[in-house]
Amino acid sequence: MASLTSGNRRPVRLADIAKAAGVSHGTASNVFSRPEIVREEVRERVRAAAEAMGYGGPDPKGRLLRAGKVNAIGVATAEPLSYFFDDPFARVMMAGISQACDATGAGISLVSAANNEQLAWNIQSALVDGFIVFCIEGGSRLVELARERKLPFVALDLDSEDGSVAAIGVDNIAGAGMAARHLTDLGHRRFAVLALPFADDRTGLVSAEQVRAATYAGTRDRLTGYLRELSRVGVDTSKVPVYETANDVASTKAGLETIFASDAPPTAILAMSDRIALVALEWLSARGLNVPDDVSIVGFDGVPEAAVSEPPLTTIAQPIAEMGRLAVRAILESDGPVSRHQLPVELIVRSSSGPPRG
Amino acid sequence: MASLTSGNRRPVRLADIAKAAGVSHGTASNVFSRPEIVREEVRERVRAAAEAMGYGGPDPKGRLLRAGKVNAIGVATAEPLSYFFDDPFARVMMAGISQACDATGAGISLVSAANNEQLAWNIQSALVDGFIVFCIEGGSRLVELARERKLPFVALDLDSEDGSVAAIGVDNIAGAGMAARHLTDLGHRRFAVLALPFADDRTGLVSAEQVRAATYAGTRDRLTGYLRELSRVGVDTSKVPVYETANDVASTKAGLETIFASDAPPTAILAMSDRIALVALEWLSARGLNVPDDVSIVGFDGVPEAAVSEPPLTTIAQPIAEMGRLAVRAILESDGPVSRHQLPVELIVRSSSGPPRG
DNA sequence: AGCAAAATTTGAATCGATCCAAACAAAATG
DNA sequence: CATTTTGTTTGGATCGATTCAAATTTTGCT
Repeated sequence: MASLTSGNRRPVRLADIAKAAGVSHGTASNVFSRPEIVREEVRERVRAAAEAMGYGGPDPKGRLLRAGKVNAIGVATAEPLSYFFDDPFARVMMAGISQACDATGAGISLVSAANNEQLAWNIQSALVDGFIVFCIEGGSRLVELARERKLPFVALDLDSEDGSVAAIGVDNIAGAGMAARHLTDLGHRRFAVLALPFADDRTGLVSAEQVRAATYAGTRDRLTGYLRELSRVGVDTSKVPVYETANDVASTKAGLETIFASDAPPTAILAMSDRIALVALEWLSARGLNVPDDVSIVGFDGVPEAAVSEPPLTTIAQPIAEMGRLAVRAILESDGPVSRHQLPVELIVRSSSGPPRG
Repeated sequence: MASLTSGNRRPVRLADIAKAAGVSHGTASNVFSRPEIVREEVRERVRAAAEAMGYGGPDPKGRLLRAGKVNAIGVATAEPLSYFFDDPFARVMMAGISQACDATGAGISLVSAANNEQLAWNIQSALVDGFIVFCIEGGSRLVELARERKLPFVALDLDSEDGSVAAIGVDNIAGAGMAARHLTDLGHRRFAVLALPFADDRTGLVSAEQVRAATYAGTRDRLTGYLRELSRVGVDTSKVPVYETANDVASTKAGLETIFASDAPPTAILAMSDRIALVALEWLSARGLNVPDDVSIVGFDGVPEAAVSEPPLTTIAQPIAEMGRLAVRAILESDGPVSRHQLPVELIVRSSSGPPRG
């Protein structure tokens, strides 16, 4: 039926319908972008030609080059793409980002990749006006890549010393301090820390040197916050086991095995993420240990899942969605000097923490 | 410091560094895209110039026009952007889409909008190689918009009669039949249906005419599947209340109020989505009705949440992630004739369904 | 050195639009 | 009728790259 113009495999261009309608390409362009300035008769003629030739409207590829602005922001991470839809923290963050994008009519491009080369290429070739970078793991490399694009970008949850990158984060030291303080107030004196990565691709008990050499300043800050508070009440922090996890199930369980192999197991666990804490909750219950009677546990992040776990998790809540919103605004209104926001956190006491037995 | 070349507001182009390095732009281009074919000495000279002038690498905007392919697929919906991260069904679907995109190195662009004009524009100007369209609500308009772009696109979960659009869906009639059959087998004879939208922006009890005039064929098919099975065991289907919800909390609760205001309330509810069923579960429990003893309920979709609800939900599971993967493949390998896939569904019996009391 | 083969480099053409100053036409005004 | 004014249309320039045939330089070989 519609094969009048078919056979010609090449897609129709604006110039084609201009010729068909007997007008200049300038006029043809106007028919689509500012129809009100072209005479009705001509307008209809051009539209009819477009219809007849199966023209799908001005190709944004062409428009883009001229316009310069893509009207989309890229959200990048070193995790696979599904991270955005699976991870609770990421999802709340994305909800905030979505909101801000919706409000301004900007689109979202998800940028990510399994392997490193692909990631570099994806970032280099992403059609976006700026990047929001998720600095969970492989953060430093991501930031480097994003910086090379010379586009505005904001690092999320990064506590980089590098003042030249815009970043939005929370006061990790204060937050961690609040978590520790909550537990010491309850009377705990035997602790263990389940940490986020200090550096890439490593898990296990960490030494003081390794902490000092941490790639991830955020992890180090949380630890600092914990230990500072613990030593305030006289705990020998050199005896507190700090197990570095990869923020996943396997390494967290391994950490718990290690920690509870001790003669004097902790009565309280400081987990640097809710994800870790949630895994710990499950592991402890499977082990027959009661939370909070045998072991108290405090998470970090404040993801929705923490509110409905068994038992509900005491945690340090970050204003995750707000951070997302702020990030979008920082990109879109990227004008002034590099902006570095530090947002407040909040201790949310639920049922995973209580006084130690006896 | 780095202000040697600053002051010049205009971004650096490839041509600029070509001139600075004293080579043609052809050679400059090769330095970035096929470095192996340019003499080392020249290559370094160009790279140095790029570095010095703060060049961020070839702008994808330019490359795109020449290359033609964006290497990204657009996922469109008429809901706000946050839908992709909030809705359980969407999330599982996106996980499937992500997987397939990761495997081929394609990116994902989220296309959506609050209001209709914005949506049209967003679809018209999306930089993508094809669309995956979520036909939840406002589906017909979305499909129309996508079709106008003349790009490959696949409609998800759409049971359109229109054979000209590629679609991936499930056998709604068979699935609904399985749900109804499960309940009739348990002995139920008094039913109510909590339906998805038959048309846009309407909720309430629906009449037979309204069903016949349904915009959404999928909804109609599910109802057909339900009723066909019910009449098979002698239920007077004209007496079965069918309440059209907007697949949200408010309209579902309104539907339940209506249904349970009856003298002879149903002993079994057929819900066209797990989301509806989950809301119903909560409503019934708040009402003091026991599920499944007082009321049985069967959902549709098979979202992860349905497995952990209280009680766990009996449902008709769709291969959601698989549908997402299939959709991506259909876009990327869009060659042959319009493909229409119909995937099988599966009855998953959990604890929300049981024999009626007495 | 002389010549063919191989390795580099060049520069024009192209991708698909938008923009804008100038040209032109039609209508309004003196 | 000449002159503005207003409304349309035109075509060249531009956005920022890639590509490729042709030109040029280098290298290899006798």
